[in-house]
Amino acid sequence: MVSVAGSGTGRGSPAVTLVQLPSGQTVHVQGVIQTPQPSVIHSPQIQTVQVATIAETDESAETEGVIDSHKRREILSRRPSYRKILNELSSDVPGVPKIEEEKSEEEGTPPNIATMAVPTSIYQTSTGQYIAIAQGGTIQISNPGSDGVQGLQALTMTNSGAPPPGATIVQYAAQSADGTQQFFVPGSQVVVQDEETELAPSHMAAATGDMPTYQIRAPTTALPQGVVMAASPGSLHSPQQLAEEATRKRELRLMKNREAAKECRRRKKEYVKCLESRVAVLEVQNKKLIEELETLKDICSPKTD
DNA sequence: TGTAAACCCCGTCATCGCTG
DNA sequence: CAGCGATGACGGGGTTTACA
Repeated sequence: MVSVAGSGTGRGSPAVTLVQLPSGQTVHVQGVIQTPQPSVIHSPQIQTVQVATIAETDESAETEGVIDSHKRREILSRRPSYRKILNELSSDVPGVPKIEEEKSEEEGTPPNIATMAVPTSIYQTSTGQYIAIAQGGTIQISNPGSDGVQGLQALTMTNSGAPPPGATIVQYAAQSADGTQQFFVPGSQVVVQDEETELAPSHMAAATGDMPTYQIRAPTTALPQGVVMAASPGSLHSPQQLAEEATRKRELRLMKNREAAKECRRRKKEYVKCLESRVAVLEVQNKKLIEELETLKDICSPKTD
């Protein structure tokens, strides 16, 4: 349950109350009486509206398949997004934090990367390390297991400008035959994970602890297994190339959706946390209002003993 | 200690809604 | 209207927990 500590209630001035949530989280509650607030629990009415709108606009919805689709939609119709709900909440209540439209670097993302320049791409290697490629070609490699900036390495590529036509595009890391990890970056270069740290070239940041080191090389021979390289659209002719392009697009879409799902779940957790905090706050408010009501009752109708 | 249930996390698919 | 991001749903795999 929720425990309340340090509640110094004074009439007229808003008192700060610490609310201890079941999860151990502490919430600061300021003031008892606030303006009426919308319920944090959204009824499923919105879903009905959505379905009705769809049914109205679709005039050719007579076939069974479409009807089935509508039924399914009715079942699966979704609530408004967490971000919208939370932002609506936060616009009404100053205490509720907003989920930012762009990156909110609170949790879920690699902590090491969050402190650096905003990367344009973040990739995760098969060993769980993160590689962020920022604007201007800076490569940041971080180990999620290490904390702080200890696990962070920054690399700067010398010729990291716009890739030439038909150049390679980063797809994902892969394990090469010799056990090292390779990472392809724009400009037909390869970031290769060394097995021995002493082999790190001078243009790389020094490896710390047991962090692996990486080299930027020109791609040598054949691509490692599993790496799909992008070709310029104009060079696609054969069905095999078309198939490869389709596969590449699919891999890219899956990768993006994977990241989107992670981010979505992070936001959902944040949203649930926010709702829990709000419940705790409202419970405290409710309790205080009841107490206040009892006090007023006592004042207005004193007992005659 | 084995096992089933509950729970959590993740990847993928389908779909919606927005935007250029 | 195509492309893309967001998100609900689903299923698989790992972990935890209660119980015989």
